Amino acid sequence: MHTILVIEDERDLAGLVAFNLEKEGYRCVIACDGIQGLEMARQHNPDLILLDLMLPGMLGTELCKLLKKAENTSQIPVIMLTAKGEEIDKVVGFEVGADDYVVKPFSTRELVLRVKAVLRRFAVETESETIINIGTVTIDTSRHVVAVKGEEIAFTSTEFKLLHTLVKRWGRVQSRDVLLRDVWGYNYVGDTRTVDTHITRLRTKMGEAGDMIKTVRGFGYKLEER
Amino acid sequence: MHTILVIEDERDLAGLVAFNLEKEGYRCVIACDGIQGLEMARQHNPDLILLDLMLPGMLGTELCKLLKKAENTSQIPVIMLTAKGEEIDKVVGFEVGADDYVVKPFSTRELVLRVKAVLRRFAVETESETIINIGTVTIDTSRHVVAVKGEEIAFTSTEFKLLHTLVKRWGRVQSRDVLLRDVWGYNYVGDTRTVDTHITRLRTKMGEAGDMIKTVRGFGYKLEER
DNA sequence: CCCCGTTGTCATCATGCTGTCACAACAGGC
DNA sequence: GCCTGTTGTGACAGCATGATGACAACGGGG
Repeated sequence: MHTILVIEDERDLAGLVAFNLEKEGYRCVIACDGIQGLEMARQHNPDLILLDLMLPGMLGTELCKLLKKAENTSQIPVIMLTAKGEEIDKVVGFEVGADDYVVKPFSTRELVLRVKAVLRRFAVETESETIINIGTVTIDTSRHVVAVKGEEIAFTSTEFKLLHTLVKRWGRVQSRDVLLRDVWGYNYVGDTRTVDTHITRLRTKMGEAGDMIKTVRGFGYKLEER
Repeated sequence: MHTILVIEDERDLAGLVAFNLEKEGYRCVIACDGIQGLEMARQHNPDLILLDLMLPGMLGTELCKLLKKAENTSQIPVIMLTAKGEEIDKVVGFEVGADDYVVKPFSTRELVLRVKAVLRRFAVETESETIINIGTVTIDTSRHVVAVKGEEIAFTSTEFKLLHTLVKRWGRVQSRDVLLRDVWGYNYVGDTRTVDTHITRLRTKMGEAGDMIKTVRGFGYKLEER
């Protein structure tokens, strides 16, 4: 049973949404403004958040950024409810960090399908634990911490995302294009060689465990257990 | 080799898109209006369709619905090209049925990445197998690893692609021309004898399993189970 | 407003992959 | 057995690719 937090100031709409989601077997919690939303996100630890872009008191985008920044809420997927014409690009992009969006007015059918899709996507990504162990390397996505041989290592956010992507798919080769897309985002325009530099930084910081990152010439990189 | 149908009335844009996709190794077919597009989709059976939302004569959305309804085109993924502000929600939603969209103006990088992502998504659904076993030889494309009798062997990128092509079509003779096209790319200009050299390298590295690669005098090479 | 950590880009260097060639080996037809 | 066209193979030079360090732009925090 998944819990969904609905942050939406129009009570009628919030109620309608909750009603339909509950009909599909989800548990729903409703918050009517940003502050309350943030609090409930922390308290209830929902599996997904439906967030209205226009909220009294706090912009939905700001709230989303906050959620994605805070340690204990950052891994919760967020679906934005936007009115037509609002800057959708930014919302789903890296700037705000929402995982999907639905444009108002939406059919309940569409909303439910989106919710299912996002939950499925996240189930795959977070399958197994939030702590992954490959050889001497341990990565804890929820605490945002990496350790090699028990020794904690400080990574920057880009480095962490890159390493996380490699760890999630360890053994499998990831091309530079794939890494750019999954770490830097779809809209990233720039040199694919940027990946090289960051791989170097990872290797350096990881010390002797650095050679677990293998270069596959002509294809990309992969992480291998030793 | 994937074939992509580009349905776009602005010939300049269509040409540019095709140019960039072909640079990435895709084959492109261009249609300049809806009717032609529908016909070419049926004829060429492309692996993916890039469809402009605004077309003279027939709306892109209508065309997309038609494609998704017809039996022999319904399984072809469609990426919509939309101008900002057009109703993206409907397009990718369930009403129209497109599989993804790109907002104009787009960078070629983004387009190519979207195309790759969609094709990969569809490929996963259709083939699934990344590990192939022929006799004592195992090839794992996702991990980019080849093993003979359980022993891992390091192959260079060209060698790997060549072996993969042979393994994929084991038992069937592949002419040098076909191998050149599928491994080196269809626009490769050079000596067909290059293939010979690489076959030799494969045989050497594979050890006693090397004689699974048979020379078919006057035709080409094939891989045989022993 | 300044400082410092982060990040993308670039130039340079090292590496080893790759295509070509020359010649040897070979198969098959006569 | 000889001849011819085809294939095998080792050597090698050129070059594509990746590693790396320097650096400037940027941005957040104090």
